[in-house]
Amino acid sequence: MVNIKDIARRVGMSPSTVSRVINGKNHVNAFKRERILSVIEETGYVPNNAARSMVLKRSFTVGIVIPDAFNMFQRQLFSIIERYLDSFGYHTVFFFAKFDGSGEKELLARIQSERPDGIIMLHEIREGDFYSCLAGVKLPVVTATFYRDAVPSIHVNETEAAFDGVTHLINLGHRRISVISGSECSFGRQRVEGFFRALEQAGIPRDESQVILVGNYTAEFGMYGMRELLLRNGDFTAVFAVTDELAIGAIRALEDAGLDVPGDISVVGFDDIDISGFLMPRLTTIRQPLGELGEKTALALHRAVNGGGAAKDIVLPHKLIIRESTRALPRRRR
Amino acid sequence: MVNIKDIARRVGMSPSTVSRVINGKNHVNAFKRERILSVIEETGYVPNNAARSMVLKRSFTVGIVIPDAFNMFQRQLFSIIERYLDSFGYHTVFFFAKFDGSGEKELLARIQSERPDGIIMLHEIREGDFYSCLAGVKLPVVTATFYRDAVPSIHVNETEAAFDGVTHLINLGHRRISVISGSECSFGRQRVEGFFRALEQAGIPRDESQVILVGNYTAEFGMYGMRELLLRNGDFTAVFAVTDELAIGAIRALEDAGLDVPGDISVVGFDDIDISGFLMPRLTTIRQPLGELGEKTALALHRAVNGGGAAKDIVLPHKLIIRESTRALPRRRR
DNA sequence: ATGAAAGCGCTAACAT
DNA sequence: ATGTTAGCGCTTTCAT
Repeated sequence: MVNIKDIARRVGMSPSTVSRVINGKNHVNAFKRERILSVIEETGYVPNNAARSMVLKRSFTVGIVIPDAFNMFQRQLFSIIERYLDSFGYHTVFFFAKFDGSGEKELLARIQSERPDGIIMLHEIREGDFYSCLAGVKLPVVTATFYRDAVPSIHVNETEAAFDGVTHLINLGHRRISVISGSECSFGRQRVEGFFRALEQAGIPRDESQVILVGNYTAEFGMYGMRELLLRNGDFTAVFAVTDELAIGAIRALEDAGLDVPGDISVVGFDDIDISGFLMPRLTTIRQPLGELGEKTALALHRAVNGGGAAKDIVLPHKLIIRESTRALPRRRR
Repeated sequence: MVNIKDIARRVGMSPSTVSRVINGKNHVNAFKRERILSVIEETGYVPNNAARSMVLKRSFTVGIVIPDAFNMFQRQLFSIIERYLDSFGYHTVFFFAKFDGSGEKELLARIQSERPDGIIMLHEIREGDFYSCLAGVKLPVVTATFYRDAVPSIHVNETEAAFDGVTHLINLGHRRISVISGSECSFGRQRVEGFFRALEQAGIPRDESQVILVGNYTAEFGMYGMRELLLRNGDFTAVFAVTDELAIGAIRALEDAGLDVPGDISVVGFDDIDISGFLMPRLTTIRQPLGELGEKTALALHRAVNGGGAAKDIVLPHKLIIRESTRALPRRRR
């Protein structure tokens, strides 16, 4: 591949001069600049990022840590983040983290050897070691979709959001409400917390048998969770599935059991993934402000990379989207 | 950050020796090796990839070209590809391509400046320039999910797969069948082609008014497509949606119009994305062999990078998955 | 305004 | 078995 020396030789100037025009520096004869530009064009020269980043000590790359089994919401989110990052001149490289939390050591090594300018965490890693190690090598970190002490975090108030979803159910007359969640991520725990707060506020007694914790947040596990709930024979009239995908699976299990949603059981999800509004029934859910989440995250990282401002916790507004999967409970069933 | 010289100094040896143990070379005293390893461990030294790739002229990175608005099937696929690539020692970096095909020039520049060892195309780019440019810089390319002349391609036979899906409908007694597809990608065109072949084989006359081409392959556009079809008032009894997401939207529009699936209209999708088996109704669809597709793709790239074998076209078997969204047409409606 | 030279962190001959 | 040296492609002083 053609390099900067080749260009220099072809135009009969020094590499420094070529470098200057590539980087848009001043102090170079307009005439020569034109000449260099045209040779670059005709040879198809493209700077070697590895070489450049070595001297600059900047890679213009940001790493995104994301679970290997990322869900649709995360998928949508990172597309948006990528777009903003791109507009700031960064490339994006993925660092997949095992959902079960193993392999953190390797993850850390991979990150360090790649030397991104910053890290966006879309996957929660609990070990404080992870963050302190990153801090130790002066790698700015931003977390999105969850809160982490001492680093900029962009997220909704999960607990309040869940509270709103469950309160909607309560306002509809439901009193016997179940919840299906995963246990792995803190958003799951926080949403369950919000669930309990809503019950409490309504004076509904806490009943641990109404919470089902499953292995992950997919439709498949939503189905398993609901089957389990059905087996327990608890006579709930509504379910809060902590994720839209969980909700999809839960509805499936309900209908398999001959129960209609929302006729017999109301279901509310969380995230408002892009197909939620097209499902049968259309899902009532809590929307996270995807666009804003992505924008703020990319911006926070950009600032952090440029030594900018204080690490701030940014809480974005959620929104309850009422669609067809929830319905007022008839008086006689209350 | 600590570098190889630091390590060398601390153990009182030369950088070469340190380099040798890092790279697992022989010809180094077992005793010294231990010493070096322990210092590496305690300092948390991690090699700098940029520096290493500069001298090795290998980045141990593979680029994945994927549409910025990638669908669920592509999302699932690349997770699998990434896993295999990782096991071969590669990192994965994304190169998002605009769905509308703009910005190819920039894409090419980004790829070249990043200098991956190879490229996997999950997004079809039509311009021959793109491939010849990559070939010009000796960058191995593999395409997955679509065929491209002269490069290894791993994909199903889209036309035959679509043929099978539509034939299933025909075997169920349907004669008036519509198709919803996007026009952008060749898989869309090929699936429509398979649709027509199935009709032809069954002696059903070709009717162009039964094909709807929409802007992309999402549920949203599937809904629009179906509305359009309904407006035309064609009295079809079955629909082939060229993508599961398109099918989701189509079913939505059908039900909104008071039509039941599969009671009134049968629907078959394509891809078998992970939620298809949980939807209401569970989707009849054509499954692409995701795991094999991912494995073969990663392997083909790995081989191509290592100067290996002939560029081959690999066609993988698809499979018709019959679920609930299709049903035999009652005799009286034929 | 331009060029020469040093150096980023690493590996691979080439010596020894 | 180990150290010395050169060099990967680039940017940036420092001269001029």
